Formats: sequence, structure tokens, C-alpha cells
Amino acid sequence: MARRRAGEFSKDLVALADVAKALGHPGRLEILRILAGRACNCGGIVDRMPLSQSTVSQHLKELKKVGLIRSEIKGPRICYCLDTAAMDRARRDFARLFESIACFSNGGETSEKCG
Amino acid sequence: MARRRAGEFSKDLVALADVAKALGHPGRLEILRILAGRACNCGGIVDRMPLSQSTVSQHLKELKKVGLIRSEIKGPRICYCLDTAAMDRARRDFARLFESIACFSNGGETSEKCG
DNA sequence: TGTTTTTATCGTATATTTGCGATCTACGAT
DNA sequence: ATCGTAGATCGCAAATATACGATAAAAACA
Repeated sequence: MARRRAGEFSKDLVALADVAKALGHPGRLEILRILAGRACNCGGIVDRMPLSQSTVSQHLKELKKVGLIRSEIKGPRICYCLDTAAMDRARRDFARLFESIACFSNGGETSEKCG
Repeated sequence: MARRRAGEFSKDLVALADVAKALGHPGRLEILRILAGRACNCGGIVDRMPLSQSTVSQHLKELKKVGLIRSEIKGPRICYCLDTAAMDRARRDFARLFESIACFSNGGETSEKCG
């Protein structure tokens, strides 16, 4: 992004966009799916993904940045798991977004006639 | 993105990630909010946003690409509106994503003990 | 026909993302 | 102390994204 100006959009909007951006990569969605089944260390995730260790590590960092996952040192390895509270918050935020945006009462066509 | 390899992730996953990515910018979320209230032409959106006409036009193109909005030529101007069917699909897809990922039955802590 | 309005697109600049190999760090085991 | 494993981080390259001004294109209108 170039020439970013501060305070152009509301804090909430930016926060939601950040979470959406974190979800905006199939690899990161896949990681969340993997962690949903079971907390897992980095290596375990790498084994199930078509990406290198360093790349997976970067995606994990990204997901951590927005708080969707957490890590915990477990002896020689680091265990990653979902932050269920954050996930629940995200779920509600998205639901609210779509609620606030859409008036899904009409037949499914344009929201109203243009003009 | 560098060195993209084809078919690494499932089609559905990629499609959902694409929608998430489209939602991953506060400007685009704002545009959706504006269009939720009322179908609007490009100029009308520009007037309510801290971005230039050309930038807004690009964001509109992005949202069109994933199908969340549609456009309709209306005389000298082009009217943009939500594609309510697509929005509804997206809403359900996100709801399903969070359902499939989270087991929100425990106290809100880690999904299960790590390791 | 020429002018105005509206929007898309081009060209450009800059920032960010994605990806990988290589390396560094931390830790447990020998 | 040394080695091996696990993971983060660095350095690099390439692709995308973001933003804007300028310009082009289409349509209404004088």
C-alpha cells in the first residue's frame, strides 16, 4: 500500500479488514483447519502443507499477529493452537458485518433499483 | 506472490480466500457499507470516501471480480449495487468456515491442551 | 459538432505479500 | 562440549496491491 494516510477509516473497520486479510490466503485457511482438528507444532503443519517450513512459519506469524492463533513452548518444539475466544469474536464480527450490509429480504436480485 | 504453483489447495478454499481478500481492505468494506444503504454511482461513492476517483474505481473493480457487487449502465453514469445473492453466499460460506474450524464448547481457552 | 460529465484505464511510484533457501537460536540428548 | 531437531529470522526475488494524476472513452446535452 502506498501513501497511507492515518485515520482515514474507523478503527473497527480497519480491525475487521485486518482479520479478513489474514483469512485471505488459502494456506492460512488450511492452517486454521489443521489446528481446528488438533493443536499442532510447526513441523506437523508443514508435513500437511505444500509449503516450505519458512513459509509456513511466516503464515503462522501472520495469524498470530491478528490473534487468531497462539503458541506455547513445549519442550524443544512450539505448539500452535487456535485462540478460540478470538475465533469466536471473528465469527461474530463477520456475522455482524454481513447483517449490517445486507438486506436479504428481496428476491435475490439487486438491493433496489439503481439510480 | 512468487512462484505460485497450481492446484495446491482446494478450489473451495481458494475461492473463499479470494472473497476474504476482497474484504481485507477497509476501503472496500466501506464501499460495501455505502452500497448497502443505497445503490450508487462511482462519483457518489468517491464523495463519501477519502480516496481518489481512480483508486475507488479500482476497488470497485476488485469487488466486481469476486462478484460481491454488480454494475449497470444508467445513462451517463454507472450504477453500482450489491449482488445480494453473492453476499448471502459469502455470509453462509464464512459462517460455515467458522463452524468447521471451531469447537466453541470449552471455556474459551485453548481448544485442547497442546502436544 | 463540440462540450461537459462520468468512469475506466494507463503510467508510475511505492509498499506489501509470498515464497524459498540459508542461517541463527534454543533446547534436549549424548 | 557437541550434535541433532525444531522453529524463527534474514536475505533475496518476484508478484501483487495500493494510490494517484493524467488521459481516454462513452454518453448526455447544448
